[in-house]
Parts: sequence; C-alpha cells; structure tokens
Amino acid sequence: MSQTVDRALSILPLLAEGPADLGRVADRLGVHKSTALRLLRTLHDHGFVYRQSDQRYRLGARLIALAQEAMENLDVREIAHPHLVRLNEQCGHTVHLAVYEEDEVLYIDKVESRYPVRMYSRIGKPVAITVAAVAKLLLADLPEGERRAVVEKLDYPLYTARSTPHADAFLKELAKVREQGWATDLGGHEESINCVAAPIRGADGRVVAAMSVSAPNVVVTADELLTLLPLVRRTADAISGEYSGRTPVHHAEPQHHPDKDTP
Amino acid sequence: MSQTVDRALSILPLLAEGPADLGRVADRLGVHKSTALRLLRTLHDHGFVYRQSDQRYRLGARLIALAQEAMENLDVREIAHPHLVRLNEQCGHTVHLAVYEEDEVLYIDKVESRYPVRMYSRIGKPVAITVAAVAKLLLADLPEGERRAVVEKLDYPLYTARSTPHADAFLKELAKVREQGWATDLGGHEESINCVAAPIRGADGRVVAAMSVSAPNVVVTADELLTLLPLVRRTADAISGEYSGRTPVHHAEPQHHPDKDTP
DNA sequence: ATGGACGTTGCAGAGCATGCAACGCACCAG
DNA sequence: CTGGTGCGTTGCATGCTCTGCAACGTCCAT
Repeated sequence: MSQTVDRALSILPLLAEGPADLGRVADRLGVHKSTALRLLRTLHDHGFVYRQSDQRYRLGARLIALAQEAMENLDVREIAHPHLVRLNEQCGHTVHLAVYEEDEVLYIDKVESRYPVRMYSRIGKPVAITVAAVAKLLLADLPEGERRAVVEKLDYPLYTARSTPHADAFLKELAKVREQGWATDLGGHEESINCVAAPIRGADGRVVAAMSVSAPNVVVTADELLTLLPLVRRTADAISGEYSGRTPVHHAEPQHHPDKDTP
Repeated sequence: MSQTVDRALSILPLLAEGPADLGRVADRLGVHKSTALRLLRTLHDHGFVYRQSDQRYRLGARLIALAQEAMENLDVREIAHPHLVRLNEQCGHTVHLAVYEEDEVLYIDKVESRYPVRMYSRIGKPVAITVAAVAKLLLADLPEGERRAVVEKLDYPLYTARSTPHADAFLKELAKVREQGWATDLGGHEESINCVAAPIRGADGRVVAAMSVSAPNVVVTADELLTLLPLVRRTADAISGEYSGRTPVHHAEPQHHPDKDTP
C-alpha cells in the first residue's frame, strides 16, 4: 500500500539470507542505489539493520529485542510454560507449543528432550504446516471457509512417504483431527520422528494454541508414544483451564519471575 | 531520513508495549488515522503486524521468524553454543553469551542453571549495560573515542548499592577490566546475584562477544564463583580459537544439526 | 431513534521520495 | 606514481506518492 515502506520492509527478509552490500540490496529491490541507501539508513536509525565493519548490512539488534517482546506478550506462552516443563519432566521428550497466525504455524515455546538424541527445531521458525501435528489441530479449528482457502493454497512437499500428499488428503485428516480432538504426526516430516499433540482452547472453545510431544523412533516407538496421549491431553486441558480463567492458578513449581534481567 | 518508513518503523516498538487500536497508533504517531491505517496495512502485508480478532494490532509472526534468522546468522553464537552447554554441565550455573551492537549489549544465547533457583533474563533483551560483567568486557574493548562517547551518554541507574554510579567510575572499571582480561558483576544489578565473565576474541584480537557464568548468593558465594574464573576463561579462549579459525573444530559432543524443523 | 466511537474510502494538493549525475575514496594494475 | 575501476555518498530538480481532510458505514450504548 505504501511504496516506500513496502520497499524498506522488503529489505529485511533479504538481509535475513545473509549480509549484503548496498549495491546488492539496490539490485534486489530494483531501485537506484541512492534510494536503497536512504531506506537502509532509516532502518539503521531504528536499529533494524546493523552495519558491520566491512560496511555490509545485517539484521540488527532491535529486531531481536522486539521479537522477544512480542513473544513475551503472548500470554498463552507464559501460562503454558510451566506446564510444558512439568510434562517434559514426566516424559522426558521434547515438548513444543505452537500458534497459528495468517497462513503460518509457528513454534512459540519449546522444552528440550532429556534424551541424548534430540531433534532440531527452533522457536520462531514456521512449522511444516502440512504434516506437523500441532498444525493439524490449529488448522482443523479454523472456520470452514478460511480452512478451505488456506489448505488450497498450501504446498504439499513430500518430506517422507508419509507426508500429506495434497489438499484433499489434508482436509480429510483435518476432519478426523477435529473429530477426535487430538493429532499425530507419524514420520510425516522426518521418517524417524513421531509426535502426538493436543489443543489448547480459550474460554469460547476456540483453539488458541497447540502443544505436542515429539520423540524419535530410536527412543520410543510410535505405539509407546501414543500411550502418552492421555497425559498430553490432560496437560493441554490444564493450560486451557488456566488460560480461559476457569482454573485458579496454583503455583505448584518454583517460580522465577521478577521482571528483571541479569548478566 | 525517510519520513514514511520512519513512521512505519516507529509503530513496531509501540506495538511491543501491547496491542493497540488504530486511533491509539495514530495518536502516538501524531498522524491522521488514515495515514496510520495505510502504514499498518503495509506492515500487515509483510507480516510484521497481526490483527487480532478484536481488530487491534499486535506484532506479527514474521518479526519473530526474522529475528530468529538474524540470530542463527550470528556465527559466534553457533560456534559458542556447544561450549556454553559443556560449561553449564561442568558448573551447573546459568551461562550467558552477549554481543555489543550500537550502544547496546544484548544476550544472544543462554543456558539455564541446573539449580532450582534460577535467575530471570532473556535472549534478545538488552543487558543492564552499566553493571553487567559481559557489558564491561565488550565496552572495554571499544576504541578509546567511541568508548568515551558511549559511556558519557549512558544512564547510570542504581539497581543496588553496588551499581556503577556514574561515567567516571565506569571508565575506571573498564580500564581495570581491559587490563585484567576478565570482569565481574558482584551484586551490581541484583543484590544477591554475582557473575564472572570472559571475552571471546576474533582473529584480530578484537572482542567479538563475551560470556558469563551467573549464580545467586544462596547457591554459591562470590568467592566460590570466582574459583570458576579459570574454567570460564578457558572456555572463552576455546571459543575464540575456534571462531578465529585457529583451532580445528573437534565435534566432541553429540551434535544435532540437520537443518530441519520438526513438530 | 440518535449520538458517538471507530475503521474505511476517494480525492486534491504538496510534501517527500526518487533517479540522475557528479563527487570522494579506496584499491589495484600498469 | 598514475589512471582505472568499484564502491558509497551527496545535491538537486522532477513528479510520483503520501498525506490530511471530509464523508460514509458500521456498531454499540444511550
């Protein structure tokens, strides 16, 4: 809508690929160098880009700080975190928390597995939306029309032989997931990794987030993982209760939340 | 430099404080509602802001994803991480990694204490620059002129009785730190928390990052913490060596880095 | 009903971003 | 030393694009 801002914002994903010099930025934007320079300067003044010693531009610190604030403000995350930790203490596996936002599903919290074999994922990274168990739960709860629209325009990469192959299959899966109130990903993203997930609901019953437990085959089989389902669901329900204000919050675990930072 | 972009970017920190509606954004920016609307729309199209169900605007998912990429691109972080983990395994305390960037010092990695009493801090949050041990190391290494300039324009909040009170004291402290090659924060930020920190240097000897071990008094006294200094310095030196390409990288620990994400 | 609060749209005017060309600078090769 | 090339930077005139206004639609509370 606003050309100048549009161009400026386009610089950021570009720099996310790695540092770039002025000429490169100008080229990629399709504008004159002087134009790119002024945009970069403005971004720089706000701390969104940083000029490293070799004069090339990188993404800046303010961006990281802002994103962190954005996550802190997600109150589901704050409420859920102790529950995720407790679940991890009980089962030992990696626990994820994810939300849906405009065609993307995104991890907003994670507790690492206590087993030596861990999986790689990261907070803030968009999830493989067509296969992830948490994504299924979040999409399954969208209103019919929006769900169809989103599902239609997705790509369906075949990560493995068990990946969701196309929109139709995905819609069927979503229907099943909505029906049963939980979801799995059995080797759909990586052959050897299984997940089981449950939804977190707000006061109005809408799914506001989803959580999952993931573990590689070498640690537990899919069947064994499924035996954790009741526990996962109970945890998710507990979070739902607290989030929607139904459950009085009982601080069971050693809390640590004076809002201060320390070196 | 560019008015439009400038205004648009100013919206983001504003939204970081919490969700805001159109009128509020327009007021805070000092522009007409229609102007604010168009800026917000542009930000929205790029995923930097998100419109929640009550029509108010929040920071969006792309921002989080971008910041994550920005951090991944910091190669010090990648190299340092396994070392930080190992250090944490050895001493059990919270380990931090921080860098300096344009008048700010910022945590870019953290390994949580294994003791039940933890401290609160977060990756991405600017550090209390006048007292943090890592900040002292990073500032101490700036060129004379820049260091003075930065130190002069800082605020010196008195978090505790031991906080650095003013610029002069800080300059003295920095001189000492530069001299000895390591730094501490003994209750300067929070009365009961002590830190000991060491610098990580690039091939040219410049300090590129700093790491610290922090622990509350109730777990170890300041003196006990200081006995960890050699270990902290060795760790920092190991990272320096690897970062500057002097040390052949030996993958000692169970690595887990297929660049994929999983639910 | 009716007023107010809020988001949205079309429009005309001008403020502001744009591209150009010229400059400064570092680096390299001759 | 000198000419050349590749970079970032600056001043300026042109006109595109952003701006504020006013009017409209909607929702909600009075």
